[in-house]
Amino acid sequence: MYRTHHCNQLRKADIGTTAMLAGWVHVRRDHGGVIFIDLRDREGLTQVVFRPEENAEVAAQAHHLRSEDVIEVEGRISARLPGTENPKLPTGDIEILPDKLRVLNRADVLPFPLDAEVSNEDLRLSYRYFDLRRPQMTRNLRLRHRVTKATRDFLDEKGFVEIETPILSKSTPEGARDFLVPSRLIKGKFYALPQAPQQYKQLLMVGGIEKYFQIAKCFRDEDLRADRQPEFTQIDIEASFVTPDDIFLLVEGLLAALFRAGRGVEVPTPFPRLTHAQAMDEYGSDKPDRRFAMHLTDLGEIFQASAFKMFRGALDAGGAVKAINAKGFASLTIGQSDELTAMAKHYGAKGLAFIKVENGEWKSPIVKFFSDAEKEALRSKLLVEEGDLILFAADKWDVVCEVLGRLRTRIAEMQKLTAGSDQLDFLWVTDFPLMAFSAEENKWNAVHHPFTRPKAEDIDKLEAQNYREVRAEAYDVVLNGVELGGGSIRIHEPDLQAKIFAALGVSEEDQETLFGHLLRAFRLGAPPHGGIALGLDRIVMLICGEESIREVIAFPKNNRGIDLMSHSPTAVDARQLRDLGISLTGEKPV
RNA sequence: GGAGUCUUAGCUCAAUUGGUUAGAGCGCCGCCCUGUCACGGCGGAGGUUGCGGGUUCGAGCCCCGUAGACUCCGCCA
Repeated sequence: MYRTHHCNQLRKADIGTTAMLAGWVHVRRDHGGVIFIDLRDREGLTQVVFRPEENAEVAAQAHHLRSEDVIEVEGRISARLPGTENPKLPTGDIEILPDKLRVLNRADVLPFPLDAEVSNEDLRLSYRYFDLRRPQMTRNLRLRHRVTKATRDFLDEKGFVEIETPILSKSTPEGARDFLVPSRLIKGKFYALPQAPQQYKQLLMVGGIEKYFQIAKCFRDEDLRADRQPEFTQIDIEASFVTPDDIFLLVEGLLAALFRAGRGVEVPTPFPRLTHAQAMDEYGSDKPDRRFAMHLTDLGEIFQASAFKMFRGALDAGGAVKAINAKGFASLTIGQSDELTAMAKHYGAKGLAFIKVENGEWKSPIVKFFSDAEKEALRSKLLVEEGDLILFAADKWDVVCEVLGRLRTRIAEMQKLTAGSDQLDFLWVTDFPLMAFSAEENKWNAVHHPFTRPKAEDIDKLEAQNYREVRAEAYDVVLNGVELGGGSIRIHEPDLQAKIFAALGVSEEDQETLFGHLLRAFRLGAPPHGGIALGLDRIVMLICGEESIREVIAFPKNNRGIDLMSHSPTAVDARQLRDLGISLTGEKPV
């Protein structure tokens, strides 16, 4: 036995009893005579006092303790001397006076301090096992556990069954780049790690499971971001005989339960809904952050017959003129202005027209082209006031929305509009387009995935090959401008599925080799079904108030997919490659 | 693949316009210290300023290249 109590347990009532504690030396205060140690375990701190007159031998031993040594102490729980109680600690009324001290493990000089902010993430990841001792990391991981458990409890309660699906699965060309795993038994062939358990969960529906979920590890071999790791965890859900409303209700309840468990807040439900078209039109984003307004305002009516060629021309060509009003941002710096202009051009605008409202004056190179009526219309429509910055875009509708949407979020960052906010703005974005044309590949691709069901009222447009107009029974759930997850109602009819594959340019031969099992399953009594996948890492990140999912993953990889602690990936033994029938081309590993 | 920011002691940072021997706090080592809780006091060690080149009488600072980290774009059905 190492301990009888943890380090956040002993109180006044325990005075006079004996206890054993074990943990890490958090801080030592060695007065030459008396020595104080704050002993830490995951629950808290308890002060340990070594006094030479009580036990000279143990006190002598204690002089050699250093930060982060792991020790075990046994002794009497004593009241602190009157006036030396520490009200900052729950255990601040007592201390332990050990008559036994056992050093379980000594710590070398620490690579970095645990009680201070360390900005060198590289270093933290190299010593991740050490970094995890920081209270914030411990809190994040324990909170992640609460959220995961709440997921299981909630879905279990709703009758969902957790089922594991294969990690060694099959590569499909659609979607993200696969991680491949060579097969030894069948040389020259490869498994793929799942990008998502998509096909398996649909096949479970054909298998009559009706309500499935999984805390599923997913793998995508794409470039990393603050909120993207090559392996990540999804709360994967699928159900039979459901409509989108059934999924919305379930997920709203689930997310409310998770935020209750993780953050102790009540999330109002149901969540507001926006169609994809509305979201793009009003916010220029399919995952709008609505904690600030700055709506994209359509100015088509105002400039229909304008003398200003840039606006008039865009409208005559069937495009749009829109603007956002960045309230109080007329005072932006030259640098910020340059950045916004560069951004606008990067997303396809020819330039960035603006009006600064300063000292009652509209400062702008374009305002001289506006009639008085146009100015008045602008003022009332955009609620223009002193100090505002109005930014315009005139182009094709989708370019205008994209440009202003990007500017909108960047300006909000510059103005720190959401800094320190604890607001939780959940919403559904529905009616995504089913397909998007890829100019690069000169073909239509699935926006969500190829199993997504077109909306019934758009089937005729599908038949007419008017793909641009076809909307999907697909939906995303968004929180504060972050996509938490997305899903859809699936296709369960083999002929419709074949039609979609054809539209996506999947040959009949490929349909058979890649998806034959699914198409056959759809001929053996497949129930209508649909589901969703939620990014667990992102949910936990937002609950924790972190800005990177690396802060809520025990052993994450860095920007280049390297585990700095274990140094994976690594080269492998020539013999391992031979067993797999693999030979490397000339490129030397770094 | 591209863009931006950054890289000075173990950690967090400083170093005026390009100018003496690159500093501070924390940590580390030694000595002292019996009621602290960021304990305190005295002393000490610790630097190829990421690396390579260039400009200059002189470079941590300017220029070029390169490596790495992070953020973003592309990519992520």
